[in-house]
Amino acid sequence: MADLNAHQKSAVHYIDGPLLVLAGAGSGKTRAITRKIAYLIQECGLAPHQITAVTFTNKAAREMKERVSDLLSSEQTKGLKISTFHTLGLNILRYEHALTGLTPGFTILDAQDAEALLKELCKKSHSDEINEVRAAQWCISSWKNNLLSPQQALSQAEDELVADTARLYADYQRTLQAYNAVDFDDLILRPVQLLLSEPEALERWQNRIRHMLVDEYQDTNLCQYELIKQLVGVRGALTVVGDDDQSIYAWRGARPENMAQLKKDFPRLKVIKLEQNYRSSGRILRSANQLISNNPHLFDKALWSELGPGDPIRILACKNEVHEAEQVAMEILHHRISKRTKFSDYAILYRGNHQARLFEKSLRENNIPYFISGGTSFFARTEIKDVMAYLRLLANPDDNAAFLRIINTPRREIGASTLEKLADYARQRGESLLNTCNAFGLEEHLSSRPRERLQQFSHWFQQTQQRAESDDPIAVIRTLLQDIDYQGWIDDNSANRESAKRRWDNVEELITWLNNLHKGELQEKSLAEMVNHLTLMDVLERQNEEEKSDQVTLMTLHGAKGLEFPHVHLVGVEEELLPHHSSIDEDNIEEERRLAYVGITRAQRTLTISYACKRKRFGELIRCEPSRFLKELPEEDLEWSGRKSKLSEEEQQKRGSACLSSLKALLAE
DNA sequence: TGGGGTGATATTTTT
DNA sequence: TATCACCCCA
Repeated sequence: MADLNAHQKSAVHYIDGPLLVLAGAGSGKTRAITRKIAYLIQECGLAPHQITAVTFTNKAAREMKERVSDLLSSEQTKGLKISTFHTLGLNILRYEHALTGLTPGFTILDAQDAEALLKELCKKSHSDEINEVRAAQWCISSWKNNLLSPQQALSQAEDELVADTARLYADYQRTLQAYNAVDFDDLILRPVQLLLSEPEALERWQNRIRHMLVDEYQDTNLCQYELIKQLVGVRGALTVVGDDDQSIYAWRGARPENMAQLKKDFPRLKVIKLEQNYRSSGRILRSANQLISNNPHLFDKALWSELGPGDPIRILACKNEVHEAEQVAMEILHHRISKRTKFSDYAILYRGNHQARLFEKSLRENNIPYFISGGTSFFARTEIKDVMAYLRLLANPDDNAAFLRIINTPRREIGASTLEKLADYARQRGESLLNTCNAFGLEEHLSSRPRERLQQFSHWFQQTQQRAESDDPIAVIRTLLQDIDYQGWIDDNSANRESAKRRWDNVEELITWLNNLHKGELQEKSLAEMVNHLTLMDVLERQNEEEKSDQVTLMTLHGAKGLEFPHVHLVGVEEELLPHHSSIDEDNIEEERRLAYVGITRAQRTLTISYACKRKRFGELIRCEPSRFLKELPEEDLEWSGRKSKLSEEEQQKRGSACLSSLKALLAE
C-alpha cells in the first residue's frame, strides 16, 4: 500500500458499504481497483471466486487481470471473476439457461448477424414503413438498454414508424427465441429479466458475489445498472469507479446520471475522490481543467499534479487538411530525432475514422511506422464468419441464421427459391431449417433435384454432428473444412493469390484460437462454449502484438479512452469536426467537450493541437473555423504556430523545405 | 453468380 | 469526393 496516496488508500480500505470512487483522468484508478481486489482477498478473507469485477472491454478486463496477478499468487487469484459486462451476462445465462427456454448450445448473434436477421424480417412483414433497417436496429437496441419490452415500446409509440418498429422488435425477439439465439443486448437484458422474475436465481447469484467492482461506471446504461443493482442486492458490497467528465458514450445509451442515481438507491453511499493526476504535466492538466470547467458537473473535482509545468501546448494552424497531415508527420520525425524518443511514444487522435486516411498517407510517405486502431475486426471477416457459422450450427441446430449463411457456401446449388420453400415448410412444422431438410413430406414442396441437394447436405452434416460428440473438437473442425474444401472455395473467391493466402491464414488463426481455448486454463469443453467465447472476443491478441513494435498509434478519441501516450497530436480541432456538426445541431456540445477533454488528458509530456483552415468535405472545399474549445484553453499555456505569422503560400513552402533540410541535417548527424 | 451501373449518404463503437 | 449497398442483366 506504500505507493498509494491517502485517497487511494481509503478507497481500497473502505468495505463497509457501497462506494463511489470519482477518479479523474490519470489518477490511478486501475491501481486503486486492482489493489482493492488484492486487499479483499488478502486482508478481508474473501475467496477469489466471491469477487466479481466488470469492465466494458476485453482489453480492460485483461489488463486488470494482469495487474491483479502481479499482486497475488496464482493460488490467490484462482476463480477470481474479472470480465466484461457481456461475459458476465453470458455466464449467468449459461448457468440459468433452463429458466430462460434456451438450450445450452445457444448462439450469440453479433451486430452484423442481427442486422441481417432484421432485414429478413422486414422483407417478410413490416416492409412498408421501415426502410432503414439500421435505424430500426438502433431503436430496438435502445429499447433493450432501457429495459423496455416490445409491448411497452408499442404502447409508447407516437407514430406509425415507431409502432412498426416495435412490432418488428416483438417479431425479432420471437425469432431469436426460435433460433435458440440471443443478441449482444440480450446478454445483459435477459439476465436482468431473469433475476427480477426468479427469486431463487437472484439469491443464488447474490450469494455468489460478495463484492462487486465496476470500472468506467459512467458508461453504464440503465440495463447494466439494473444488473449491478440486482446482483449487489441489499448487502451493498459494491465499489464503482468512474469519471463523469469522461462520459463519451451517452449517444449509445450510457447514463452518467447513474452516478447520481447510486446515491438515491444506496443512501449509505460513500464517495471518495481521486484528484491527484500522475500522468500529465501541469500545463496539459491546467488546460484540461479549464476546458472542462465549462461543463456543468454532477460532482466537483479538481485535478492537480506534481509533475511540474512541462512544455506549452503547441497549436498548429494549417492551410488545409493535407498540410495538417504533413505537418504532423514532420513534427513527429523531427521531435523523435531531437528528443530521442520512440515512434510508439506518439499518438494521433481524431474525431472520426475517416480522418485517419490522410495521416496514414503522410506517415507512409515519410516512412514512419504506424498502426491504426479500429477498423474491421477479425471476427467480422467473411471467412471467419463462415467458419463460425458452421460451428454455430454444430453447437445449435436451431440456428437458422447460421444455416442460411452456410447452406450455399461453398456452392451447393441451393438457391433462394428452394430456401424459401424450405422455410415455409419449416414454419408450418415449427422446426428448424436444418431439421426440415430431412422432414417427411418435403417432396410435396420441392422437386427432387433441390431436395436431394438439401438432403445430401443434411446427411453430411449429421455425420459431422456425430463426430463432434465424441472426437476432439479441433479434429472435427479440420475434417469439416476439408470436407467442404473451404480452402479451395477461398482460392476461387479471392481477387488474387495474396488475399487468398491471407484469408486462409485467418482461418488457420481462428483454429489456433479455438485450440488455445480448448487447451487453455478455462478448459472450454464444448464447441458451443468456445464459439460463444469467441463471439465476445475481438482483435485483442493481435492488437497486442502490434502495440509491441515501435509504431505511431492512430485512433479515434473514443478509442483512446483509458490509454496514455508521452506525446499526443490532437488533430482536426475545428468547428463542425470537434465539436462535430451533428452534435452542434443537437445542442450536445458538452459531450464533445468531454471528448476533447479525454483527448487532452491522454498526453503525458507534450500535446500538439492542430486544425486546418480549409478542408475538402464531400468533394467541396470549405473554410474551417478553429474549434471553440481552443478559446476555452488558458492562453498563457499555448504556443501558436502558423496562424499569427501571415505567411504567403510560397513562404510556407519555403519554410517547409527549410524544415526538411534541417531534418536531413539532423539525420546525417 | 458476379460484375457493372446507379443512387444515396456521409459520427463516435463495444460487446 | 469516395464508398457502399442494391439492382439488373448477361
